[in-house]
Amino acid sequence: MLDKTEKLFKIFADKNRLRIFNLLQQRKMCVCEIAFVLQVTQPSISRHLRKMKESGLVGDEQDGFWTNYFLKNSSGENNIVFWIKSFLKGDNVLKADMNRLKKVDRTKLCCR
Amino acid sequence: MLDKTEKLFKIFADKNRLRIFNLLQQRKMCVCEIAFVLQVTQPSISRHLRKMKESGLVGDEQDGFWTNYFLKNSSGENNIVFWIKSFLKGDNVLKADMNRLKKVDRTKLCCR
DNA sequence: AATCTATATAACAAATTTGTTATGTGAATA
DNA sequence: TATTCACATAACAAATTTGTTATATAGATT
Repeated sequence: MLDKTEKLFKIFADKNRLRIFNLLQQRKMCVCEIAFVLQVTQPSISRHLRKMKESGLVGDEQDGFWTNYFLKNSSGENNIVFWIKSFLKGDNVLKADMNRLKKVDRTKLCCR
Repeated sequence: MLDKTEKLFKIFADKNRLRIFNLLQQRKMCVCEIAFVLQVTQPSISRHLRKMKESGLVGDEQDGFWTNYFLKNSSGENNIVFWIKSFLKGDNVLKADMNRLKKVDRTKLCCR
């Protein structure tokens, strides 16, 4: 439990992962959409997502060209997820992310 | 809030700080007691405690030779503190710490 | 005042983490 | 089947973190 708790906290102990966590609460997203919103390179997002997946926080599914990532309704960690949501409420960086999220069109991103 | 959340999670994203957090729920403790229980050097414990103090999680007070560290009843983070307690419940490392805690006598530790 | 003693801090090495660029891979399309 | 596209992974540098040993400091004690 000590190891598990440490790992779980490490997942959330990173600004960009918190931002990803925040985005995925709105809807499923593919890697390039997240990279666009966060203004970070795609490989960086990929690695964050892999960590989040390994920890059981997110899942992924194929969707044609894209891989959708989504939040999993984990059982034990539900409480903390709820807590984080309330704690992050009102943050300006996250607000800006949400605005950029609205403008995202995955068919027009990436290698185009 | 994003920065603050990241920092708070970093505090708990370390095994030894989780162990210290667990110990301080029992009672105030001085540095050398904690170092003894965790079997880690005193400077290492000192730095962990400084971080925990900077984050507002613990406070300290002078007590003769010793400096007592204690958990502060922080306002906003109360919920997460409660959550962590329940999540760590039953861990074996922490149990062993508790046993060692019982045997600690600060007047017989350190430079003797 | 001189000396202890618990703790803080400095200095350093090892390990971990994060971002980047470059490149591989596998599914979808033409 | 050849190509394209989103994503994964490798390789690397920079930054951060953690533990250690050595040393400084400040409050007690003599």
